[in-house]
Amino acid sequence: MTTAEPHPKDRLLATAARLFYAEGIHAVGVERLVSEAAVTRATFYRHYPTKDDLVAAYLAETSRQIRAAVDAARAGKPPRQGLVDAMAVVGDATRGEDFRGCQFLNAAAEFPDPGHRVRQVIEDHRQWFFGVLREQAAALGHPEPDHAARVLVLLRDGALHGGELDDPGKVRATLQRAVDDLLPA
Amino acid sequence: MTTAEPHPKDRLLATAARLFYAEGIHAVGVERLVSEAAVTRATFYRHYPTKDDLVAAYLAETSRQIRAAVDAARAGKPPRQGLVDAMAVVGDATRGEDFRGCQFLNAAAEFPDPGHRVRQVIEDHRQWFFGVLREQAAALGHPEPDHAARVLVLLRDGALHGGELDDPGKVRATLQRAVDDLLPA
DNA sequence: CTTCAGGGAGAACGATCGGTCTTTCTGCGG
DNA sequence: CCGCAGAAAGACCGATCGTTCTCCCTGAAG
Repeated sequence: MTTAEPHPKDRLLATAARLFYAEGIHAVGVERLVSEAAVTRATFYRHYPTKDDLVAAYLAETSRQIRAAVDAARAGKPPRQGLVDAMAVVGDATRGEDFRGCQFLNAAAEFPDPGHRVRQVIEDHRQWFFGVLREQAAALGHPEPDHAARVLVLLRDGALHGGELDDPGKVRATLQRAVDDLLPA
Repeated sequence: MTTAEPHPKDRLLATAARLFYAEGIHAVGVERLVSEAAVTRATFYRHYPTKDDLVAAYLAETSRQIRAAVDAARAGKPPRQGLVDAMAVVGDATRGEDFRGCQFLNAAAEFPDPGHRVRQVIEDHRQWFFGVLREQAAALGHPEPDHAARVLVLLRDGALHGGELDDPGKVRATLQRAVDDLLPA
């Protein structure tokens, strides 16, 4: 399947996102990437010096999209609704046909070294999301925004994995209710 | 490092558990396994027809140990304390020096096919744990034991991943408090 | 004493890994 | 029209993948 992206670099990134997420990062070789992206090996290594660079780019792009979705979900809303809707973005992610858990948690499982570049992208994304939750919790007057944000992160991580391994519909409902119960009316 | 286990099969299993968990399953080759277990390739394949069989055995053994720990933690206790202590087993798991998240979630990230034998071991373990939580919740008179158990599973999954990627101490405290708040006094 | 299973040692299999290379072609700015 | 960057095509590198094989040795059962 040749992705519709015009530029080879974008085709590579789109193909990498699809294959890495669907099959795992170590499980997808360079040959698969270049053949499905309709790109040659030379072109691959011209844009991404190593495979790990492509992995980092894949996660960075994923983070960018999620930040946009979450920011759009909470923009211009009262704090409580903004937080609920931001968490709903997480729940909605489990709806997709090809949902296979959290890209960042899956990647972390394959990159054990905490100092690896890929892990830093993961760390960045998690800190950003935690910051969003704490900010929303503080804005709605939660007495302990830090604690609330940490619980919400636990629920997020759990929902994204349970959404793959358990019944996604139930996980979504459970997440929504847990978030609602956690916040003061 | 040659494991102390006497029988080759046990040495292989112990070595596999250590390496698979620490470095990821696809990242550890048969050569590493046999050399660190001080076993030959022939012996490897005599006991485990394929590498996937060893992976399944590793997760099955891990499940066995966790079941023993959780059952011990809740045995002969009043329902609420039993549930809290069962969940504390999860939190305590994050204490280890070499803690690297949940063996089952990590493995699921590397085995995308839901029909794979490895995924069935994972599914079994998750269903068992959910059953334990629901049973405890029902015993302590929770009005909706199913919902409570599902929330607890979310917290479990989140804690096991946050315990690796975030501050383990804070994750532990957050988990403990979230569990306490979830249950009726 | 004989038998034979189980383990040790290591060569070898085809396939694939991540990565480098040369050559040819195409399209666009000067 | 020229020049040149970027992409296509594909051979090629050493290393490692999971797996199979032969050969020899030991130790316990009959």
